[in-house]
Amino acid sequence: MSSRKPEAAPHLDLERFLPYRLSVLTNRVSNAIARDYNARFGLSVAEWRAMAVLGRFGSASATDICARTEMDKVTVSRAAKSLLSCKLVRSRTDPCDRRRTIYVLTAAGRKIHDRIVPVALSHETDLLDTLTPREGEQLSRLLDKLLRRTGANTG
Amino acid sequence: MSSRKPEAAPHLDLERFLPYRLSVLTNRVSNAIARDYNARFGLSVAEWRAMAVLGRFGSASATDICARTEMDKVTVSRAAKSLLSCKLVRSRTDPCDRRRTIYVLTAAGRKIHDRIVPVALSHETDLLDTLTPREGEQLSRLLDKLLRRTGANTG
DNA sequence: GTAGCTTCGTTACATCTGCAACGAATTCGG
DNA sequence: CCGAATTCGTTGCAGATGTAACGAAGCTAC
Repeated sequence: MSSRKPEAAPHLDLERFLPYRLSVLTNRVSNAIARDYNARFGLSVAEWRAMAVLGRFGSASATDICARTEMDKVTVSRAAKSLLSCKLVRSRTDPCDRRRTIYVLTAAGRKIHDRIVPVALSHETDLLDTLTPREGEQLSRLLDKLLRRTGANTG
Repeated sequence: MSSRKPEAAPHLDLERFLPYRLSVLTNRVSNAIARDYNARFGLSVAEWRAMAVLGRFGSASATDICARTEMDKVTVSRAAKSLLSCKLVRSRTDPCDRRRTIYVLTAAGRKIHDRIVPVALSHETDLLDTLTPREGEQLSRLLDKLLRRTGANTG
């Protein structure tokens, strides 16, 4: 009998394929959230993420926001531009390093921020409501593990 | 003492936020895979997904491919166009319903398909190698549960 | 049969996204 | 100090993606 096993039964069921399912799930969740933020606050996800960082840390440079959000610097730059034009954030040049721009929420920005946070959390809750508490913890743990592994990029 | 609890400590830690982590993980995985397919085979993920459906089911209309891949009909249309121009698929009008176009892999398409499948599976394996077998099953189960819940869209 | 609605797939347009190149500012080496 | 290399953030360009509008074909109901 041949000892040569065929390299692979060249068969792949998309519906069972993990990266595919991950992608579909994320698209559904992200789109739903993006539409909601946009409809309620006129914000993109990138803009909201930048605001979340500022809400959390008070102030941050564009580079800081990149690091905290894993967004591209171009994306951050454009989000910041848009937030400035809505007057939700204010910026000043970092006196210590004049290449840097430091962003802060304006009062209006803080207000919007505080209104979005519960909305964001409710989206998370929607997701978790599908699962038992135990499953929710599992999901969180698995995500952390996979994120740690996929490191900065490439996976 | 006030019995009025503030509606929410308006605080959100992006790094712990589930939809965010999901999004980051999926972007990493999808980008890595997209680059790989593109570098090795010159294919986009959309093109590959369409080929996967054809590889699995033999033939399919654009609408079928939409349903099987959850991709927009525009995306499918463009992927098909590109695959036609590479001669990886062939098309004919469905004689039973002349609005429909039926696609099939060409011999060349089948060959590429059979070469990609193991590559795709190895990406899945990379992901699973981070986890114990038990965790892999948990992940799969959680994804299914969440996908079922998020239904067609909106989450 | 034919008017009217629906479905299939394409194209036009707008948006988002990332890479590459750039000017400005800083840091490093001598 | 002064030139080279690096970092910060912007802009230009190309690719991907979705919505809206469309022509073509089919189906429904009279």
